[in-house]
Amino acid sequence: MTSSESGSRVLSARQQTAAPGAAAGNKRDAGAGAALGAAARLRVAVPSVADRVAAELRLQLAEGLLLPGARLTESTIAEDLGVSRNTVREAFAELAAERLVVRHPNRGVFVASLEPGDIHDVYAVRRAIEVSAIRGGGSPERVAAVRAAVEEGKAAAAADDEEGLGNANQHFHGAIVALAGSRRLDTIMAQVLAEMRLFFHKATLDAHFYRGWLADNEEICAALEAGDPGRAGDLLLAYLDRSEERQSAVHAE
Amino acid sequence: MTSSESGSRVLSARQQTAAPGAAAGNKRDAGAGAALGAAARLRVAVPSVADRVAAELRLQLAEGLLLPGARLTESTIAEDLGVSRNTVREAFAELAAERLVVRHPNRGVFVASLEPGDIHDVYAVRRAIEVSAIRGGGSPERVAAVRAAVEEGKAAAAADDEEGLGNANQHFHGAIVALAGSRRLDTIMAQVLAEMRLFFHKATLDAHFYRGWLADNEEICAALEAGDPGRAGDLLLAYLDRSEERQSAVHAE
DNA sequence: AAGTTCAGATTGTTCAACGATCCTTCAATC
DNA sequence: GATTGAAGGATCGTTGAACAATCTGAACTT
Repeated sequence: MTSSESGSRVLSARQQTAAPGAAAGNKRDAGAGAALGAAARLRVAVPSVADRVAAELRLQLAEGLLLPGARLTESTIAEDLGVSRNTVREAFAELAAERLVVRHPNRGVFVASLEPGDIHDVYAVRRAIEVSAIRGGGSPERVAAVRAAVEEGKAAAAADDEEGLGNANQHFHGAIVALAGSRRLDTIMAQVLAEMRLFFHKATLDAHFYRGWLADNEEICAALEAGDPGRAGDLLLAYLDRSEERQSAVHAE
Repeated sequence: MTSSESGSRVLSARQQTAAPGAAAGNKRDAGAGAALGAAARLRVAVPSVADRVAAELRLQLAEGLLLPGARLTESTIAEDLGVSRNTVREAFAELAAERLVVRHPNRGVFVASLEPGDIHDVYAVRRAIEVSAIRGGGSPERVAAVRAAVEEGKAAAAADDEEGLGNANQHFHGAIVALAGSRRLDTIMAQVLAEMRLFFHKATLDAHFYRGWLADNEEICAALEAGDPGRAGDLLLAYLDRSEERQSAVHAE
């Protein structure tokens, strides 16, 4: 079946950016070492097929359609998505670099599954990055982004939207890292959050714990707004310690 | 190109940099559908061809044979190394995930080159990770590893070995991050160090600056051994600030 | 000299194939 | 009956070739 019409047309739209008049007169990069702007690269960023495959798999991983330990067969995914095996393979390389899947030579790729030390490991990264970012303070608009995430969480709580609560919490911590204004820290944090989303997807925590998050976030944000990043950092550190303990307990059962 | 002789034996058994992940004693995979043997992970893994290609390129990048901005043509490398284009492509994906090369759609891959904000960005990551790790103290044997790196630097200084000095300094900072005992932090640090090695390879700093490093490292290590990680963290932070300033100045010219 | 067209080169993607490796099944042996 | 060992099948790793899409550079026109 050469996928005349495959049931799941996941890769549908070919997003062709026409880029009308915006083609700026870029200069020649004149050999090696020229700072050919990545800015220009960001404008015409057309995601390759492999990138779209990776994005699709990432989505399925985040939504819990693919559980940890599940096997991903190259040929199956290639057929399902209507792309070639080589392309799927490239997407796998991308996901493996993000630790979302692991490759077993000659056996295949599997959705990453949590090992005993991983919880502490992930929290070690979060402690390092988040606390460092929050202690540096941040511009008013970035603090405002943190505030926005807090309010998003409150709204989700009022609406009893459990998924919205989880998202809001991730936005909150993402906004904290964004305080530092570092692209690299942002991507590291995004990867860690993706890992956590994968691992703890169905680790349904009770509502009581969610309320705890909300109060913590509010207090941290308040300290930040009050111009006391040191205190905000201490609060955040305490929160992360508690959160790790909680997750360890939930996962140890 | 730099390869004068184009023998297909280029892929020799070089140093393999893969982190095998020595986590043992895992119990059962909670809720996973497929049985995922941990024993398979402990098996001696022969690096794939793509991994060897990536390792070879990484080596050439670290040694400065490939300068930032240089273009890497798929077909050329495939021929030089005696592998197929697809394999080279997979190696590129690996290196791109490590930020050592950048892909320009339909134009090719280029050795990553430093942009204005990148220096601050890299140092933001280092500040977060290194300071967090050193503030947590560390087991005696890990502190001993830091000490060993300090002594390695002294020995290189005594021998006027400039390259050895640089290596020792990287070992020193790597050992500091290793204090935290986190696999993820270690790999992040390794990537950052690889980036710096790439960017600042020919930024030959004068001997005076090297001496400054040595004194700093000694002082930081001493504070650590004296059981005062807080002070060690402050010293390290000050050092990183100075180092960033220095690198910015060198690169701004 | 400036703008347009066109051919060449390189990438992106697909396809088909082969050997290598692993898992499973099943028979043979002790 | 349990362990060993040999097919059998499935999947991966890698290759080589092919084609379309895109970019580059130079010739050509105005």
